[in-house]
Amino acid sequence: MSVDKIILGLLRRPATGYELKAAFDRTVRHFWAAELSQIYVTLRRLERQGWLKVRMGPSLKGPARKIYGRTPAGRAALRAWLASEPTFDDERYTYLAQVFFMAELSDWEWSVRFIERLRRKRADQLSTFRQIEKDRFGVHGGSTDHLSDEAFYQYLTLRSGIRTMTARVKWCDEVKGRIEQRADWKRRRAGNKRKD
Amino acid sequence: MSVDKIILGLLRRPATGYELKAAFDRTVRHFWAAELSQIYVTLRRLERQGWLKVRMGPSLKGPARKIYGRTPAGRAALRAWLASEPTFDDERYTYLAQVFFMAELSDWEWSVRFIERLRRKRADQLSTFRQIEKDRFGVHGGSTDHLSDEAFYQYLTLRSGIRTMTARVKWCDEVKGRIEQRADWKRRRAGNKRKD
DNA sequence: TATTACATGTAAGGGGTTACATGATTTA
DNA sequence: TAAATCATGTAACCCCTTACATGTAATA
Repeated sequence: MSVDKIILGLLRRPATGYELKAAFDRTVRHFWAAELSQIYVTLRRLERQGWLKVRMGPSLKGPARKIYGRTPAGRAALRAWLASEPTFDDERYTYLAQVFFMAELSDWEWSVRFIERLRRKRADQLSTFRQIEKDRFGVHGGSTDHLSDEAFYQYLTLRSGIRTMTARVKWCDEVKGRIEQRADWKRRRAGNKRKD
Repeated sequence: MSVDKIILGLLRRPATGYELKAAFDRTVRHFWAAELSQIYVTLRRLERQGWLKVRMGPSLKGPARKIYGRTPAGRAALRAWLASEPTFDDERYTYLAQVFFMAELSDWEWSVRFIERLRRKRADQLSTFRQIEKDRFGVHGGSTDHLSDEAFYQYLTLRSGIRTMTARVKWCDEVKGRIEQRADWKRRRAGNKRKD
């Protein structure tokens, strides 16, 4: 259960569930999303399991805050996970399934528009990543000497996002070209046939 | 529910659940996996829903085969989905979470070994994809004129796999370089401090 | 005055996996 | 004789999302 380990990882300093949600969105969201409800449920489970301990704290508005911190057992579990083999999840891409069966529509114009929307989305995500690279990590030329070890590893995962997103944008360009070329070719062939 | 649409898409010609499992593994697995148990449950649901119809068929070994085919309503549902906006799922990568928190171990050697294993896995997947490009699609130089429209779109999704996998292998190389460089730099700095 | 931010939770349900049950035929 | 292939299914469970419930304080 990776969400367990991510929560343990984020709790290098104690925090509340609410704060953890913000941390998810600020830091790991590009490869792992979590909803508040899931975070609260997981925190209680990890506490019962002995990986987290709670202490109550006051809040300015709303109910009392439950501040969670790692226990030694929690830290050990995190370290064991980090020292274990890299884990691969199987990936699911709905839009690729749509492309896969797109011949069913026999509509080249729609295919092109579909890819254009895909490209717009991916290009947006890419520019968000590039912005984070500058703003949060202050990396422009490529040097990472100014980063702490923590920030260094975090930056590496952002580089993954940047590289795969770049590949996806290029894929959209390749695919758009291929579809347009094929549509053209089909149209010309249809025209020739009419002349025969 | 994308698995519904993928099953509808694969059922251009009627097939049994067992055959569909093989089709998943042969064709869409690189972006969508499904287990037999899930396929059987889904087929029954789609039938009750009126998107599929069944007829029984004999089998050489084992129980009678249930051969599923699309109804007009099923075909319409598939086409409506293909004509709708591209759908994006949020992605989860456990191994990136491991990298993200890797500083916790302060062990540069392990980090390098971790990335090497990642790279091996990704390089394997990439070469599998390249093999399929040659074997199933017969694409060597890049031309796709010999493919049917169906095969053409299927090929495009494989191109996505090839491009993102290539990006991931390159990311591994970048990361390995960065880690080694940083480890070196830290070691030298530690050495200098001892001399001071 | 309405919305947003803070703060914690429960409940229902969707989508998926793993394990189990059954059983015939072919192949090693 | 054991394992793989063909063939269909059920049940338990896991992970996660959406919707709901509750309530205060600051802000627009």
